[in-house]
Amino acid sequence: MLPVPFNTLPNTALKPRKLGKGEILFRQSDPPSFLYFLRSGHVQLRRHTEAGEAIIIHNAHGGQTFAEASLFSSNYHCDAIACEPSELVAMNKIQILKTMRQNSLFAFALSARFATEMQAQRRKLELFSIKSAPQRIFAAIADGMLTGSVTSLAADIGLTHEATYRALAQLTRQGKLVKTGRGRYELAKIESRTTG
Amino acid sequence: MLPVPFNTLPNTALKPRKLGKGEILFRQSDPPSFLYFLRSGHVQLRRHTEAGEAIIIHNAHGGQTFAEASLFSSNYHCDAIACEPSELVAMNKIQILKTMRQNSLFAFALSARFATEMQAQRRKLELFSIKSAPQRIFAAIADGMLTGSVTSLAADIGLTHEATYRALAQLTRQGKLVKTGRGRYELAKIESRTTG
DNA sequence: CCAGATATATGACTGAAATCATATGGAAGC
DNA sequence: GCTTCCATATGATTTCAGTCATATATCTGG
Repeated sequence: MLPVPFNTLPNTALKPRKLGKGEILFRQSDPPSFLYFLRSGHVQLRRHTEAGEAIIIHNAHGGQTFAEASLFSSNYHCDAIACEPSELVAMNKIQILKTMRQNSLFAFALSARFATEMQAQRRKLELFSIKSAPQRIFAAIADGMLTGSVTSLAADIGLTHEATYRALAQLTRQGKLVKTGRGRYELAKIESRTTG
Repeated sequence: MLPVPFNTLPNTALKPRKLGKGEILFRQSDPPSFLYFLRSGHVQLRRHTEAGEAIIIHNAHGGQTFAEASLFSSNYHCDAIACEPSELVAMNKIQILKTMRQNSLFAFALSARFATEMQAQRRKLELFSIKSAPQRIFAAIADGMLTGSVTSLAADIGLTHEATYRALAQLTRQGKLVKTGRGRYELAKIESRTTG
């Protein structure tokens, strides 16, 4: 199912797509007709410098939407390439704009979605600006980001899994985290101070 | 002047505020009545763990808006504290919501603002996920982020100014950038390959 | 049940950015 | 014009995350 409020769009506005590894979803020069929900896989948004160097704008993963700004723009600002086999839903821009005009609740919910996303991204950006691995991991766990595996957390917060495991061990020794199981850590409720 | 579309709000929706260093703008427990435009200064949004550790959610600087998500929420999710003397404009949440309902152009422009902001943040997040200083700086310059001083760029992209100057020198030696003046660098138009 | 794959965990070593230090060029204020 | 302050720039040292290696635990599929 699509995330709110896209789940209320008529089926005529939606078009499923499948991409193989390396396939191009759209190019910078294409007129932007769709925004996308990525069911599964990995799509990369890229720009290129005049000298031909690729600049990665965004990495979209399963469950995420992307190219939202194309709603309000007459150009895509980047190319979109599937880095893995990917399943998507293309959502028609014109029909979304029409729905926004006709259905103020939809427009409202879309704004809410954008605002919430902005907030989450600001938090994540602040997380990435923490240089120290232990501090970054502590903040990530405080943000409730350790839901799956430690490995996936590590990838999510821009650290190697080795650095992550080490920092988790250190934070546990320091009493800032408690290890509740293999690969499971929680915030310590009461700050304890131990060297280590 | 306020950024689009807040500049179209009636004056009754706006309330200027000044905060001294360390003053609290709002607390997590406060009902969210305003979103804010920060004219100048530095406001930090923070949460606290049960053990009392502060988690920085966002650093707002001059020219930015923050607490947008409060429009759609019944709670602030963090405390807001001025880290420097700051001038703000508090924008009334109720009146903004009312304007959104009554003026679809305003609602549309607000969505557009949010979507653009999301896009910019995703780009910046991708920038921060580049570990190598030279590569990060190259991407930042390709994104047109070197408008002011090198020092402010360095702070903006999460590197020390020393690392930034060194990387700029290296990229220039490699022919990927051209130095157009003291503290001024641009992308080289044609990729040249030199060791260094 | 067994084999292979993946996640967890940690040790050793390396490399790159942070830190600390120093020097110079410009801009701003007196 | 002179002083002060900040940005630019680079050298020396340290620190810490990355990389490479190894071992074990758990999960998955045949």
